[in-house]
Amino acid sequence: MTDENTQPTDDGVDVSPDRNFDNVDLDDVVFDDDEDDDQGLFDDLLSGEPIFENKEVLRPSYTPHELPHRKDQINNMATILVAALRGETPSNILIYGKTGTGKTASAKFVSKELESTSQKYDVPCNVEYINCEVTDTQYRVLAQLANKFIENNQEFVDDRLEELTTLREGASSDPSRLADTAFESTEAIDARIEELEDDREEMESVPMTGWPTDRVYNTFFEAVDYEERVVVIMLDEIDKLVEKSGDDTLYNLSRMNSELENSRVSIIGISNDLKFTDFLDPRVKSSLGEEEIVFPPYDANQLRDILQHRAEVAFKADALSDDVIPLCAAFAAQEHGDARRALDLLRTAGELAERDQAEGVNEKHVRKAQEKIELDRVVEVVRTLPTQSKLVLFSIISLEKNGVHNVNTGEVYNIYKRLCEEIDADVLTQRRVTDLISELDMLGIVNAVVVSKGRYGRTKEISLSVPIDETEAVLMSDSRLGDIESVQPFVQARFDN
DNA sequence: ATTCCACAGGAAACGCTGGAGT
DNA sequence: ACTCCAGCGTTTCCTGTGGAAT
Repeated sequence: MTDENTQPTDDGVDVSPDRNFDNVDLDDVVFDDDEDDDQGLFDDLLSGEPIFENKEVLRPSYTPHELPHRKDQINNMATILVAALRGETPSNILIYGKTGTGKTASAKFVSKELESTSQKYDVPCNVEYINCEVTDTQYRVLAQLANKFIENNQEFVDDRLEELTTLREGASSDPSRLADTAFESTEAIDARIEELEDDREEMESVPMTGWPTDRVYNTFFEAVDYEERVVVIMLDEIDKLVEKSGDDTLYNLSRMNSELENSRVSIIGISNDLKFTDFLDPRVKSSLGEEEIVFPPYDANQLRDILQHRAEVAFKADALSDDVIPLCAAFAAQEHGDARRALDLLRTAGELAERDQAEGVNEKHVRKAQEKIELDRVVEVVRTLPTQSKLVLFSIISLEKNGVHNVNTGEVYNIYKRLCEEIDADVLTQRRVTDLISELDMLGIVNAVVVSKGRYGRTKEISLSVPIDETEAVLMSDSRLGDIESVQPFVQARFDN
């Protein structure tokens, strides 16, 4: 155990008057067969008053029961989908909205309601959700759908078989029971059972790879058409699917209705990109976009409501000081009204407060959380940069570290060239490096402005807009950049010229 | 007013990869 | 197994340009 762990014992003394019995109990258990003065690794963290009541509700994966400020959109969807409960085909729906505007949450909410209502009234209706960012090819989408329905049908058949078997047993001892069934004889039941068993056997699930696409399509088609029902297919991030594998999938799905005999399908597409339909075949476009619902970004007030709702469940009473929620809302509203971001901010602020063993979350924690999230983002972006971009960025950092501010393209390129030779990487042309710098600019890692220096030409003035040491650390952790000895000689050379 | 620096950034073409069609 | 094609990162070649210096 390090000093850091034993040191907070006086902290423990400070806190102890507030401790409730739960904590005391817990401590006793933990220390049961341990020396009393040695604080365990988790004890400090457990000993403080917990701030969270239920952290899960702040995670993006959580679907709330109530979506404030989305009543219109939800009602709209419900009005369209209610057709499914009448056994009719609902219009296809396209949902637009930027990230964190509640599209997915609303759609999932509606579909859950739809499914439960359909069970209540015994109307066969299924909703299948597919995230196209994960399932991003036609094959995978169809395979996933096919397997879902095959599974579904197997259950359906199993149920029927069970019913029939009991009926068969009953009928063999007492034939009069057949009177009010569809069967005239035990033989008829046997025939039906056999038929179903054959069906059951044919329901072979689709492998994740290997089949021709049309075979997968046919399997899916038959699986859907096996029983009478309305099927709603929800395609989240549908723009990703179109981007990666074209509109064939959507075309196939949207024309299915004309060939299905027993069932009906309806598609709900969810998209971040408002103009992704531009790339679609006009036929697909018109059939898919029968109904369009737009989710506008939340404003600061709406975000505040949302946070308030969730905070009540997520945090212990009085764990938040008054300015926390408005501040989170304000920060997130600046970022295009992204509710996910707002919740993230609130959760991170809570976690930071917890780590500090503070009694509650205050404004300071929110600001720290904002910084942390931003840093995490930068670290992630920098870490996943291509090697060449990393080299360019590294050149900029080296210059900046040596006190050169507002670097220009030529200087960066010189350092970059030497770096490439050092680690034996391909040297790109200056033209290309110019573009890489512009990309870094767009990612918000550097700030590049074109300025004219009169006689001394026209160039980009580049300055770093992220914390220098952290960024450098991330770059150095790259296996290829790791073995750069020192940048000093390169930068020094610049002054010699 | 003219010159001229040190690039910006457009256009086209090239080489490579990986998927679709045959 | 084969070709064909599209998309991407890149190179080559190029024209354009704001303003200090002349």
